[in-house]
Formats: sequence, C-alpha cells, structure tokens
Amino acid sequence: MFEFRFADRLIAWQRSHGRHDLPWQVSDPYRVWLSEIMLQQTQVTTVLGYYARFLARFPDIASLAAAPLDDVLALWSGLGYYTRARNLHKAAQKVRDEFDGVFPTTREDIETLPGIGRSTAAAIASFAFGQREAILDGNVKRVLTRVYGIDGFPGEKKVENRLWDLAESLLPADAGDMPAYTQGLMDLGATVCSRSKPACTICPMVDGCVAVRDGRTAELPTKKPKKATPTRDTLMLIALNDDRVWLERRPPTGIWGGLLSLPEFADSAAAEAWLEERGDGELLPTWPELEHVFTHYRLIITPQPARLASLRGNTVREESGQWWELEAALDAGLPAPVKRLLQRLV
DNA sequence: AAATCGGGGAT
DNA sequence: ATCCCAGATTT
Repeated sequence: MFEFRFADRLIAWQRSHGRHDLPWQVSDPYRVWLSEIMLQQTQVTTVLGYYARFLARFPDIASLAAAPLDDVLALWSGLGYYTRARNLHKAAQKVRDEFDGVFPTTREDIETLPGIGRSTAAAIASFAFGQREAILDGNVKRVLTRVYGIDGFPGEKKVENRLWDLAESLLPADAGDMPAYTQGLMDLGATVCSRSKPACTICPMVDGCVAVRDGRTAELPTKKPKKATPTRDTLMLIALNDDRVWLERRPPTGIWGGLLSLPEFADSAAAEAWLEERGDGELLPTWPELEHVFTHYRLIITPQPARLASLRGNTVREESGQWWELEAALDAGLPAPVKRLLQRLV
C-alpha cells in the first residue's frame, strides 16, 4: 500500500485553507464543549450568535451549573434539540459535583458526561488537551468512506467499527498536530467533501481518493438500507346480494380517507360472523391474493366473496355502510385495488 | 417527502 | 452489546 500520508495532507490543507477564526478554537474545554454541542445538527453561522450570548451569560462551568435550567433553556431558545441544553446543564453540575469543578481530561472521563458520546468526547480531548483521540461524526464518515472506498452503511456496527479503526490509524504521530488535524477533518467534510456535489477538484485527497478514482462519490457513503416495507394482511369481504355489493365509508383520515371500500376482517371466520348477523349467506372460495404497494407498506388483500340471499330487514342500510348497485359503486370513489376487484364482477 | 445525525433509552 | 428513536433541519 502506497504511502498516502493522510494526516500530513490534511494538516497542511487545514493550515492554508481551513478556518482559524472561530471563537471556539481555544483550549478552554468548556468553550470547546459548548461549541461541539451547539454544532451538533446546527450550522456554524447559526451557532456563532448563540455561542456568544451563552458565554456572556455563563462564562464558565460553575456559573452554568449554578443557573436555573430555565435560564439555560432561554438562551437555547431557537436552537432546537433542547435535550442538548438539558444535558449541558446536567453535565455542568456533574463536573461540579463529581470532578471537583475541573473538566475531566481523558476521553473516557469526558464520555461519562450526559450528552457527550465517544466522538464529541474525542473532539474535546483533541482540541482542548491535544490528545490523540479520533473523532467520527457524519462529516468524517463521509470523508473516510469516500477516500478509502469503504462500502456498507456506516450506521451498521461492523462498518462503524471499521471506520473507528481506520480513523484511529490515521491520527498524526505528533499530538501537537491534533487540533489542526481534527479541525481539518471537520472542515474538509463540511466544505469540500459535502454530501452532494463534493468539490473534488479542490480536495487535497483527490489523487488518492478511491471514490473519485472509481466514480463513486455519489454512492458513498452507502445509504441507509430501506427497511423492508412492512406487510399488512387483510381480508376484504365482497358481500353480494343479487347484483349489489356492500360498501363502507372509510374514516376521513388515514389510508383511503373518506373513500368507499369493502369491509375488512382479520380472517374468514370474522367475515362469516358478519354475514350471519345480516341474513342467510355463505362464503364462497377466496380469490387469489392481491398486492397493493404503498410508500410505507405493502398490503396483501385476500378477496373473500360471499352471497347473502335473504337480508334481515333492519340491515339493508346501516351507519357503517350500505348496499350498492355494482355499476354505481364503480363510478363512486373507490381505492384502486377495490375497484379492480369489483370490476371482475361485471 | 426523504435522508440525515450523535446520543440516549430500551431491549 | 445492539437496535431504534426523538427532534429538527437539509436536500
């Protein structure tokens, strides 16, 4: 394997093209921590204002820990994801109560604070304490899967573990380079190796990037596999009385809201019970299953035809539905698969 | 409308 | 240890 010197390239790129003017590019772990939390799911430009206001009101961990939660939430108002603020407050109190007010210095200890996982803990350890700890957020996953051509959904344990291993193997030898290296990873992922339309022509990794070489930047990282659309089974009763069919109005919301449709049952026994309540009828052999695909699930319909010879007088029409002449039914608003079923009868 | 995202909570 | 979600934005 040829020597790609990923870290060296990244650090050099960061020094010449990265950002050096962000207010949280300091070694105070509290400031780094605050920025990392605010930057989760929120863009830099939005964070800048909130960050300044938050720090003005809570300049250190002690003041944050001592504040009422409502004051913290007020300063978070508009940022969204408010559990971040609750965790921040709780973590400040934990630092006060369990770490003697001193922010912990190892990734392991940092990770015990609420709202801080492995990647965020590593970012703080790297920026504030210059420790050789690898981060692996969404940006980094994108950069690594592309540059190293790693297939598989990064949310999958196996793939994620591999990415963590890779991220650790790429760390610069000199811990003094960690802030520039970590910032470089974040900046590269955010500004060059973007999700769509990455700026490969200006990327410092372009000549060694597997995704570029193979024309696969659009395919990597591998998308989250669509979980097999759930399947629902239903039995639709096609109750016939001469040339009339029983239809029911569906509730106004939900699937096929407000449309006329056939009554549905869990099984033939339930359908038979329905029949017996209404007259002298018999189930006929079911028709072959019918599949109907929605965006979010597949519906397997078992058509259950039945004949009702004599009706009980009070059930010709009821709250739930009524008998329809087939021709009229087909002209009414019917769900597509129901219409297909009824068309077989004419 | 769908995909995305670190961490937390549930299992 | 692993699966899945909450909550909000971006594409």
